[in-house]
Amino acid sequence: MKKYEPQEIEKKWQKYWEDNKTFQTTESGDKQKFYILDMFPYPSGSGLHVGHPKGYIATDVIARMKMMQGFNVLHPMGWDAFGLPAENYAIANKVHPREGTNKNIEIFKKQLGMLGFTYDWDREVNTTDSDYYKWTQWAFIQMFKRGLAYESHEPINWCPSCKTGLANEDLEDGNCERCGTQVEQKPLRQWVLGITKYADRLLEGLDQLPEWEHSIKEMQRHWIGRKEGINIEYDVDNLDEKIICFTTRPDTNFGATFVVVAPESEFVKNNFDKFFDKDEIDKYIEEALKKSDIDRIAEGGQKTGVFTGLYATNHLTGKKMPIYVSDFVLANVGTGAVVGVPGHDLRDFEFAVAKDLEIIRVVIGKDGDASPITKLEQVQEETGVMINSEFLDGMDIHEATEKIMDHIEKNGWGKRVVNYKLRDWVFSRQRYWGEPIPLVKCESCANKKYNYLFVHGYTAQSDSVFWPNLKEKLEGMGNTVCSPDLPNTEEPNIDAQVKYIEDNIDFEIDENTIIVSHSLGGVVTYKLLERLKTKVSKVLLVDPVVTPKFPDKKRPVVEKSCDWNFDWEKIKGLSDEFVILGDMDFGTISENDLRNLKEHLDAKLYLEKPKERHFTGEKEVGVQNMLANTGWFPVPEDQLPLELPNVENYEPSGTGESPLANIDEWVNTECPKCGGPAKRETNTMPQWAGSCWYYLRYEDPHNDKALVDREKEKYWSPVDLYVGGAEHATRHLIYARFWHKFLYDIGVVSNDEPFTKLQHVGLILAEDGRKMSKRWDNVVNPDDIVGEFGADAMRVYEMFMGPFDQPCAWSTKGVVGTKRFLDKVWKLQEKVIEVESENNSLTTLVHQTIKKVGKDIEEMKFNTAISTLMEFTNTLTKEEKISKAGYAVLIKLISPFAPHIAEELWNSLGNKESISTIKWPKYDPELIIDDVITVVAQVNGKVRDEFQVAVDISEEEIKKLVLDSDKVQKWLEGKEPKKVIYVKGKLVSIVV
RNA sequence: GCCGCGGUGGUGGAACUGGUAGACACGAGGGACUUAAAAUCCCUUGGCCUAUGGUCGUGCGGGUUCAAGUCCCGCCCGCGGCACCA
Repeated sequence: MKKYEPQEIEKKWQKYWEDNKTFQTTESGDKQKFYILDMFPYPSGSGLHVGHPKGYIATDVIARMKMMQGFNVLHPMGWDAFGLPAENYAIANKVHPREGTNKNIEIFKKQLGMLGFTYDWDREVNTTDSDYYKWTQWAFIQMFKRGLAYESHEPINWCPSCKTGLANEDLEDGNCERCGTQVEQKPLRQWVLGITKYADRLLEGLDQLPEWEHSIKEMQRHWIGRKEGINIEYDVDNLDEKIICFTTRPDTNFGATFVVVAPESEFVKNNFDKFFDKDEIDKYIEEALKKSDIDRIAEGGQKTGVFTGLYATNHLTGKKMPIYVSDFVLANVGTGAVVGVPGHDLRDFEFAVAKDLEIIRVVIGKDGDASPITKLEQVQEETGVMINSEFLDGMDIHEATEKIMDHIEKNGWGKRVVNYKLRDWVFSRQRYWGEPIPLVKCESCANKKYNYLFVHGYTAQSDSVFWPNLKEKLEGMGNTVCSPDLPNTEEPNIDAQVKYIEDNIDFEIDENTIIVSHSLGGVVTYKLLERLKTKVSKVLLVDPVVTPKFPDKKRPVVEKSCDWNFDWEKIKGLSDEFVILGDMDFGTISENDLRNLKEHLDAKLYLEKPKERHFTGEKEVGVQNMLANTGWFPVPEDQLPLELPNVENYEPSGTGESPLANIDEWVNTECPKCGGPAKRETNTMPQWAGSCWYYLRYEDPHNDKALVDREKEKYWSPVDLYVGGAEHATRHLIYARFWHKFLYDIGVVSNDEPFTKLQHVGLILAEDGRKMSKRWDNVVNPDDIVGEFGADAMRVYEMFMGPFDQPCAWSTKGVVGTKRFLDKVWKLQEKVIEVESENNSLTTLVHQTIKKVGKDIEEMKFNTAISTLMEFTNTLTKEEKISKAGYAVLIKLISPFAPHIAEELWNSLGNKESISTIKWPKYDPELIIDDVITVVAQVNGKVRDEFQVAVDISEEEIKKLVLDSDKVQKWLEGKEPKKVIYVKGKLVSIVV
């Protein structure tokens, strides 16, 4: 027998798999699919350490088992390669970030290759390839078109060292997550993604994910931070403006004694001249704004603030509540103003003590005093005055809260609202190495005013349900809006309605006109256009009627409203831009009608889920967004990808402009709308952009017509198992779910959630218990481990070291142990003889092992799967001779963990095919039952004897056996047993 | 402060829906082979005691049960997340 030389056989089999394309994946109808995904790495300059591959090994083990079980497995790998380190390296060394990135990818790929993974490298993706980011840009444009990507000038987190704006998710304790520098609040022009519009769906979706880890779902719930409460409006003495305070505890409002506003709040800005001591307040605000959030928190409970001289009135008690400015109130939380209830809130209490304000505890709840108990309760009792809360007395908190909210709303003092901790996603970075944001700004288009003609639908009236909010908005921006009240809405006559419009419109319909029509107004619009001579600028058809065939079979009179013959060719010529916005539930207008109309008019069709069915809500965001005229236009889709240009200097400017702003010939371009001069957006996307949808690209990596082919997407999605670090719980995993839901809404993907099962991998720590890091000089390089013990030993060790999801310290000694195990397995080949069946006891063990190993891998309990294999191996080692069949089972079961040695041993047994193509062994449920079992005898709960008995022994027999035993008799001490309990196949418990 | 997870030998860790606590492995000790070492193989390995037996023992204190690492109540400690969030 040859010696086990892992380095030799591992290279051999890796080459075999590559040459034979063993792991190439294709869509195949006859097998069930299984999509197993790793979080793709950022290819850093320092290469892999021994901790990185743990998750990849786990997915590879499962992938290999699933392949053998007959699944069509997709197990891909790629590179999340945009980001700061490559850019910083580029700045320091004056090379293109592309060069460093490619070099790092090469190193990573080589290191991963050493470990024998089943990746199909034909499906490799790289977020920095323009073929890839073309679709990142495309998805962004779809969001932009639906108003989900918008421009903002709000103050955001700014890292002075990285010189870029950051999202809330990019902070760690108020510091830049990348470099640790304390962030500042800085007003900056930026692009923001409206993730908060998806907050509720992101929250509710978690309930549909039973196979996600509890802890990660909890983290996401907290991050989204949904809070139901009420905005209470208080009158302020000598002021026209009301002050609005958000609270989740209006039930304590009888105890409200003051109001506090944030220094940077709108209220302060608007009413500063009415304040009492302006100098002092001005000084306080200046000081407060200088402090970072960290400074504020560091001061802890030390409350400071200044009185504005103004008073608000508590509706419930008539009490005059002084209004203060204090930095413990944050402008971007709630309404930026807080009503102080010092009897029931610790912060309010501290403020009241600091400013010597009145403290009242109210009577609610079962004990008449159920509000939060604080450390300062004692003090409160001493200083506080108890009052009752009238109609709330005796109710529990929940009931009282509902009652008081009803009361406040009924009196018009406020409105229920939902607030989220989640903020919209700050999506622009003032850096070079990222996807260019594919937008163009045209100043002359931005300044253009239009004449809007609104054409409402069946039974509607222009001044009732027909988007009054939109009319106001457009007029506010300097446009003209004409919204004629069409006659005979109950029994409409389209021709008469067209005539009515022509007679009553107060402007000429020409190239400055935008027609917006809803429902049956669409039909009126087609007829109106048929009669026109000049083109209009744009026609927006919102869930328009096309034929009188309604999926809900309502509106019979509509059929008689016109002849339903349209000259589509003519109509099409009367505007260069037709846009259809459809309700994707197709409750009123059928999908067929909408798609036909799109064809007739060569229109753009957008499908959405509106707030109310058929877009009948007062504020239809989708409609509003389609009409917003900001002068920003997306780069036309046929011009994508918008490639990242080369620059001389990658250095961020620090002014809020990216290095791209210096390339005049790139920045200056043509307006896609009017053809005039325009400028490109120069910000780039954050590193997290590319990872929001990469798992879809693996399904169809080379498609240049679509982000992903619909059929391939339907075949592979959703991801069955997703494995990666828990640090992505509130960033990548929220972002990706958000993008996925959006892509679902626009019909790109077929499921609402991307990942069916999510499992986080526990970190591998260094031998000293700290994180592996260059800084501590405790990094273990996989190349060394593979060189000394082989990839198989390392794979087995990482799966054996402990529960998969738990952090665990590395131990090179432990690898010695798994190498010994593989040596034993290797040596067993000497004992193999050509017989078909085992002796009885071994057969049972074989089947038990098959069952246990398969189940454990399925449940990701790799450590116990391996210990089971070790026990099996140890038993075989003690045998004189072992059967070929039994040994084959061992090799098959080991092959997911140690694929190289398995291939080699499989091959030396005389097999020609790769073991990965062989069927996973099946166990026989009849054969896993032992003939002989051990039954334990307990006296008063203590084990006193044990018996080897036949498995089918009857209860009477075993009880007799136990009671007759000398040892048991000794412990009974002659007493009569009170009770004898038999647990089948386990024990007999005697109570004396 | 709030939320979540965890605490078992010298170490990493096993233990199904309550049923023999410590599987498997590392380390340690002893032995075999060897001139010697490495490698390999065998034995021992939770504590204590009067040792073929007994007794204690799964962070601490109570409880439920014939029986608790596992369930309940009250604490302590560690890790992770969130945090002047109204």
